[in-house]
Amino acid sequence: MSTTTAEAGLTIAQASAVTGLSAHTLRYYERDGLMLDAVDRDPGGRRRYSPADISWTTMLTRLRATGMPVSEVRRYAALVRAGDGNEAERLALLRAHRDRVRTRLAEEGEHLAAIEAKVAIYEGRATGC
Amino acid sequence: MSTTTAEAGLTIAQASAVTGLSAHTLRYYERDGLMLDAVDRDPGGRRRYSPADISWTTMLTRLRATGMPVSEVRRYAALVRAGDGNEAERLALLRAHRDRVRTRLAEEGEHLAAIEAKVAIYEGRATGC
DNA sequence: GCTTGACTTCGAGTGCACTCGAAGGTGCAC
DNA sequence: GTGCACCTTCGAGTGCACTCGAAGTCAAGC
Repeated sequence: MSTTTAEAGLTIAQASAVTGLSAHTLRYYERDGLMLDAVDRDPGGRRRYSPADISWTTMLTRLRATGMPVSEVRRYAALVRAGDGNEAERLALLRAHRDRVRTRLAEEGEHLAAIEAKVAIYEGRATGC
Repeated sequence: MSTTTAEAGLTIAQASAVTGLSAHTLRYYERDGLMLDAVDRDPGGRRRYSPADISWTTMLTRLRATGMPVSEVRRYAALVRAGDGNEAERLALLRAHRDRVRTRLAEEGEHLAAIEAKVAIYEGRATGC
């Protein structure tokens, strides 16, 4: 855990702490093509996460946390990796996901309201439905 | 599909249509103790879903759709089945679930906002972060 | 009375996303 | 120079929630 020399990037343990993903999961994501590129290695072959890696991982986590399947994240990563020229495709992918998330959150909000009503009943402050 | 006689309850196909759950899933839920009681059967041994079954299934669906594990729904169903005297326990269970859902929806809302910002960038209307 | 189609039970199979274990390498602390 | 924590790869295992297939039953229609 030396923070000597001029910052060569985070170890997998540090990246794990920052992203909230387990080291196993970070390796799994890289292996499965979810990272933009292979993460840099130090002279000993160990992963060093650059700020760019971390910020991509943050976005990746947001996509996963909102229910985007790993396979679709992989597709999105491939588009970004391919570079300029496919922005329309990326946009379409993100818009479709956004719409799905919006819909689901709205539905879950309704379910939550029904559950809160149930809680209110059990609390004795039945609000006449 | 006879709607003759004075309504003996819905067939599994009708219950499936109403609840949005597959017939397979409805049977699975019953088998796994997620229903309050075994669903009534007609003289031929086929399931007949009563209004009470349907309304419980609706609640069950809300709990599942908001991420409550099957095992916890089973526990909740067991409490309701046991009858009066455990309202405090039911309330605690529902409150805990409600809190988890609220937290998750808030987080997902943040993720959604970040995704929307990304979409905005791709749409060319970059809003300065 | 025979076909048709939806139903029954049971147990096994599937898909997803991790999660873990084994076997071995590396480098700092003492 | 040896112990130790932490890393590496690889492939296999896990947990969850369905989902399906097989083999058989039943009621209605022709």
